Amino acid sequence: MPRVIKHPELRREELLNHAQALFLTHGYDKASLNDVIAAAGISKGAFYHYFASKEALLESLAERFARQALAGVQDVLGDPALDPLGRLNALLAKSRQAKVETAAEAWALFETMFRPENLVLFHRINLAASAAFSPLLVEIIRQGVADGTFCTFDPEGVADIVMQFGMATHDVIAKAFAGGSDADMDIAIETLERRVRLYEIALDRILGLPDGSIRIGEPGYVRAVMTARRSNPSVGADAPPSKNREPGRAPLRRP
Amino acid sequence: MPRVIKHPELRREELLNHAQALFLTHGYDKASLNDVIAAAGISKGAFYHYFASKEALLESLAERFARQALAGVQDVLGDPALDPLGRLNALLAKSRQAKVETAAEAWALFETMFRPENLVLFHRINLAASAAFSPLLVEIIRQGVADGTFCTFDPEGVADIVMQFGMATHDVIAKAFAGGSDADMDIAIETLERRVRLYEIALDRILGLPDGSIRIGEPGYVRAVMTARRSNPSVGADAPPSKNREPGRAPLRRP
DNA sequence: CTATTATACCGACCATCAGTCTATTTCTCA
DNA sequence: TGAGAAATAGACTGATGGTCGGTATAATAG
Repeated sequence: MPRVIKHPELRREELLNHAQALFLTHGYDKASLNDVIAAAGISKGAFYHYFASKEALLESLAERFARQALAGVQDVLGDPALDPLGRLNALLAKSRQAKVETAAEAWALFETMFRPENLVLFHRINLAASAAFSPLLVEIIRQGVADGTFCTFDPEGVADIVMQFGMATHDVIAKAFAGGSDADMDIAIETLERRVRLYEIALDRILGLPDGSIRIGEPGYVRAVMTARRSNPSVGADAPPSKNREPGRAPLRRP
Repeated sequence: MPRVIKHPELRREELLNHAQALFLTHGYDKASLNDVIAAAGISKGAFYHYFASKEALLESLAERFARQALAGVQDVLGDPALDPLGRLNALLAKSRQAKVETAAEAWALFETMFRPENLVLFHRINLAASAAFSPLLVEIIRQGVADGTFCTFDPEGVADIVMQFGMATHDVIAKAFAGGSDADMDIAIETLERRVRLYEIALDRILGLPDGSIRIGEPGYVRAVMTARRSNPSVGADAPPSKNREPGRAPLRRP
């Protein structure tokens, strides 16, 4: 095959992009290394020149996700006009927004990320995101406690709960997706909206605020995003990446 | 090899036991099917006579976990002498206790379950446990809301939060274990105790109860369990299950 | 401009893994 | 006793993640 040499950073970025697409659409386990290198148009040797393992590729991907998410949020912390509650709300809104928009295709993200086979991928991304966001959250909560806005004895713990709430949407949606029908989808959206409202009030109370102080996202936000994407069937209709035989299918044997 | 025929239920149970041990000590992914059947002393054919796939084995294992956990908790719901708060506390205490005692070796559970490679296993067990416990939780919370003890608009959501809190210990411990030293261990225990206190108060507030109403476990419980096990080094010193070469180690090639 | 070295890349090869298949032994019960 | 069903064995398969010796290109030195 023709040997194409590219700038290492570009190659690396390309690899990450193709890996991201494949991992999202088919899951970390099901997308094989061969699929990734085929998509990127390089050899095995080249891949292992850039990443020590498939696992390392996943790790780098998660880090990049976290980095991107963090980048879109930095300004919030620096704004001196905001009080702790304002900062917290701004951070939550941004993070919620970023969660949907980080992937180019919001619908693809929803349809593929929240499937059992993406547990590992999702967990890694959230771990990285958590590591990136937690310090910000803790700082904000600390400020709030200091000036009397919030009331809790464990800012780190509360920050973790906030991250948990963010991650929990995964299981809520995954459970609903298990059904598959449009009706199930509707229920999933309804449940998610309701759950977000609950998380808001739960956070209010955990932080000792009056109900309604925390605002993660406006009502109807999830539905708006998902129904908008729903009508665009451009994603998810692609071919399977590898010749994986389905479990249960027998390969032909010698005659 | 000698052909030993056992009662199917016994065989199945044995398979589950060996699989449980291997999955716990080495992780679902790293423990291969060959390891499992070697430990159980049967052939591939025999294994696939009992389980459709490795995945199905994991599923059965998770179901057994959930069944066992549920069994130790059934009496709580039937006790008419308890009010909703009493029931909730009893359920939480039982579940916390069960979480430690289900596995024969508590220390092994802690040391091995809370490692990255056990994410899948852990998630499956918790999914099954959640499916089993959630209805009970929802029912208790509903009762509490009905008689005015609790105050929330989304019993299912609160039940999910309770389960989340239970699962969250995983990441708390896993993060601390990443360090590895005894000092890290101490910090992990401290953090976990603190986190449990936070969860108690968080639940109080989410349910509209005065602080201190919810009691998941007595202070010092985690430390007591873990330090007791600490002095018994009988676990975890076993040989690797397969001849997995470490990543990075080169196998000898043709000369 | 040539020699040398570092870097990017190739692709055949390997061990291992989950899963399949055929064959054989044992159990069941008519 | 004999036939069919259940249980077990183990060789085999395609795919997978990973390794290795080698090659082509870029960068640098002489």
